[in-house]
Amino acid sequence: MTTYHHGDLPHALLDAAERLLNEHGADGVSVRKAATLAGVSSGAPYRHFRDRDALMSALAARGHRELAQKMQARIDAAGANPIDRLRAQGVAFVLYARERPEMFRVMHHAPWVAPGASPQMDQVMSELSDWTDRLGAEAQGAGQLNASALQPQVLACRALVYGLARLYVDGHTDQLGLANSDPEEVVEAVVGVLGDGLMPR
Amino acid sequence: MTTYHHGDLPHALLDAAERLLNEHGADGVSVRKAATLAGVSSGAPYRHFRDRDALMSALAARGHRELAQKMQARIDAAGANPIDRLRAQGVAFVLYARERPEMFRVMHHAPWVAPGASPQMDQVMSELSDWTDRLGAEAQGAGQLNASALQPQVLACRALVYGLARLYVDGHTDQLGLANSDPEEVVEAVVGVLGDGLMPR
DNA sequence: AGCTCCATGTAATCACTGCTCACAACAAGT
DNA sequence: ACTTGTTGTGAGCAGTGATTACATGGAGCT
Repeated sequence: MTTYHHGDLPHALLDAAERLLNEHGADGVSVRKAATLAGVSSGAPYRHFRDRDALMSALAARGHRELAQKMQARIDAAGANPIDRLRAQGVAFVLYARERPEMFRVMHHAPWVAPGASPQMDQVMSELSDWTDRLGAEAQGAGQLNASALQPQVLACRALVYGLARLYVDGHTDQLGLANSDPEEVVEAVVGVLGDGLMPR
Repeated sequence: MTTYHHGDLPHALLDAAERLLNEHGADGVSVRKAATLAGVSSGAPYRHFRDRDALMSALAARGHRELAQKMQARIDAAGANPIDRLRAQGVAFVLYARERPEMFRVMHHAPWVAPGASPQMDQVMSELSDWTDRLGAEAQGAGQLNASALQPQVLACRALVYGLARLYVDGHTDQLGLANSDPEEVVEAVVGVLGDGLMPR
């Protein structure tokens, strides 16, 4: 009694694609398999997604929403101190990379994140842009950061957190000896290094 | 007058693959195209590479050798100060990522770097392991780093440099406003933040 | 109601890919 | 000269992204 028309095929396709992603990696996500999983013929997805890249891009948009929610939750639980809140965001970011490495990769693969890759991605990116602006203003307004030459410091924060996340995602954990350590502690320690500096004072 | 047997097909295939990589990205590297470029039939590559992953892995091994050479050159030019030498290594790393983003991606894609992915990769990784050990001992022996709790500091260095490189490779340069800035200066500034710490002293 | 319109799904099809296999060509050792 | 083992060939299989002509049926108009 399944209707000829599906009802919400885009949503179903994204569900299928996400499942394939988690089970077989990004290369394991094919338009055909997603269509089959959604119970639909091989050509149907192209009514809703221009090509495979657009599907992957919409999937990445989903991931970015999920990540933003998790970061927001952890920020809210971190109290009022802006530094604590920033650190909480970093921890949430790295933890997400560890929990969902395949999704993380998709979320940062240029062709799927670039403006215009998919309407979903464009919308999410505009949402997130507002969100980060708000967070940035909050941290800067608190005046706990060295105001002079803020640029390199912001960049260093981003690079450190992003780099740690990618070290996990790209499988550099073994050679760094952090395979079995608690990621939360690792992030805290590493961010602490950023705060205090590398050299003895 | 071309002989039936090629002479050094593995080398020719890697040349072709590298060219395809730089021109069309990792997804544009196909065994067939590489074979065609090398002037050989579609099945020939499989005499030398178990599958496409093995070819990509050998390509990644090439990249790692090239990167190590560039880093060594820049380290040598940096003088005797261990901190300067470490910073030079970081700069070279990020510069390489900017110059050859596609190769950089291949070089850090887990399935192509994992032990056993290809004999070439295994050999390069053992070479590099010795190399980094030597560098590490040199820096530590100089005693310019805070010896207590060295682990998080080493990790922070790696994460910062790797993260900065990937920010470039993954196309995050626009939203960070470092599209037009000189990467060398950026790296120096960011690494400086790591040295001095985030908070005013 | 009956009708048309058109977004949505179908099935066939094309070009391309990774990979395998039976076979051919050659180089080297006996 | 004969054999042996490595290397390259060409056909072919299954799976992929993508397009096309066609089928379906829901929404809205008269």
